[in-house]
Amino acid sequence: MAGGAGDPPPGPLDSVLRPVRAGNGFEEALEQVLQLLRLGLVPPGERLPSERELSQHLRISRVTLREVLKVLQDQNMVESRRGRYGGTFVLPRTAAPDGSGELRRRIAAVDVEDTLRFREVLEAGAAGLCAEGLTADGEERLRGALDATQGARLEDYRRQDTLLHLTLAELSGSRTLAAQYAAVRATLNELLDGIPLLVRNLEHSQQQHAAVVEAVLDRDPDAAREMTREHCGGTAALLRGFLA
Amino acid sequence: MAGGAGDPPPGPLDSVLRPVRAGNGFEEALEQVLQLLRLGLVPPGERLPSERELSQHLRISRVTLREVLKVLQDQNMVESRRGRYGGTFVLPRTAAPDGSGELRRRIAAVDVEDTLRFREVLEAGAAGLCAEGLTADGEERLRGALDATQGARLEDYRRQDTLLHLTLAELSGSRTLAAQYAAVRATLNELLDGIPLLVRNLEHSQQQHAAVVEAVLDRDPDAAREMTREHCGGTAALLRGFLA
DNA sequence: GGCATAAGGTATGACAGAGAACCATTGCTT
DNA sequence: AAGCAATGGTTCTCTGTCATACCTTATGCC
Repeated sequence: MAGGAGDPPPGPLDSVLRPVRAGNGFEEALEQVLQLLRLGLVPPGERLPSERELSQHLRISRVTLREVLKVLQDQNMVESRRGRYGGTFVLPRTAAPDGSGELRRRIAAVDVEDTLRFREVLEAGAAGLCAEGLTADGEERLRGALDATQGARLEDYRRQDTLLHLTLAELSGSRTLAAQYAAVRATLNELLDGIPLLVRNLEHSQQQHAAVVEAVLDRDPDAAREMTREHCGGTAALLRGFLA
Repeated sequence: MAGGAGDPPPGPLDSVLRPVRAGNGFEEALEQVLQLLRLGLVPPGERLPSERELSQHLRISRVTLREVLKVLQDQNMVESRRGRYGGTFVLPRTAAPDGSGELRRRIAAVDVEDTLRFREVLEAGAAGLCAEGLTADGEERLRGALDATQGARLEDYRRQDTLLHLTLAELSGSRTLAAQYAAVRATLNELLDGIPLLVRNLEHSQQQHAAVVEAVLDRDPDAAREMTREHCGGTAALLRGFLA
């Protein structure tokens, strides 16, 4: 009878036995460069790191990286200029980026519920950790990021918002957490691009941002987590409403 | 003046620009199969999925997978038997697995603080999510997993403990969360293997397990998160003490 | 004007890994 | 006893990726 565990447990195994490399290998690189753009870490008009730098960071050959950039050029998302002080520059978002349908299909494949839940967990956890052990340097960065969102114009709001949350994730003291948050946030931004940006929600968001940062600065982990969960809940409700 | 953002922000970029493929590619596969063993998803004496199945799940060629298994055979961690009803079988842990030093060096490379923090965040988040939306089926699985830890003998405790937590992660409703937890838990188990298993801690652990499960079954997310954080804190303190 | 420099653009050879086919061994079934 | 089926063991070829070197273009500096 083999202890009643004859058949391999179907559930838990799948958590581990996920594909080692999601796709062509070059697709993974594409994913990461797309994150760079979606997170707004390199804003429109700015230059990406040089091909040689990028390929080193991503640990792929320059040839493969160029394949990736080629795709983005074809999508009119970046532009390459030669010569000294040239480089690969981020173009402003075109009105209809769903032209090719290539990136459109990706969204459909996203498990929205998974994304929203995972995001809330990471974000609340990060806020809690920040509130527990924030350095003086961290305080300053946090305040700076919050101020930037307060002063942001409408078209730059998403970007500043992202940067604020990314800052919190980094200050959590867990590199893994920060990296995972970056990934999930990129997905989230992609989803958010599909729904309107309402000024009312934006103002509400801003109040919540202030409350979260205040709780962190007060070194109150419970409040920080609670505020963050509320904040995430708002976004989640909005998205569920529009995508349902 | 370029908006004062002339130099690429050094912090946030690193969250995204991490290497696309960590190592030889076959190393990633080795990592995952090791997870299978460290998590106790396939207990000693049991059979791993066949080479053909495993390679498909991991999306690597069978040849590469066999390289991985070869390493594990050399480490006396698994044993292969040919013929029908043959396969690759997990061997009981040998007393001194640190003989080669190969796996020993990996531990030194682990960022313990990162692991502990990330673990707490995921675990508390998972417990909270479970408490919010648990199905009848989930209740049953959870109770089953808890019972298994209660009745476990000392040498099987780590395994049952892992399975309980893994069950919670899966019931969170976020596949990504479950996968990430599996990864971090494998690292944690590796660390835990380096310190003694104290009966006193074990009993304490059991009480906390019961409390967490009770909170989840009561649909009390706050209590579930709080209990879980306490539970994780205990392990963390223990590890920090022994490894400091 | 000419040169140095930093960036993108191109070409080539070596190798790791994928995929498929086939062999060898074992135990159950007939 | 014979055959079948499922598994590990082996070998082959072919594609994708890497590493490297070199070419081309644009800008600043002398």
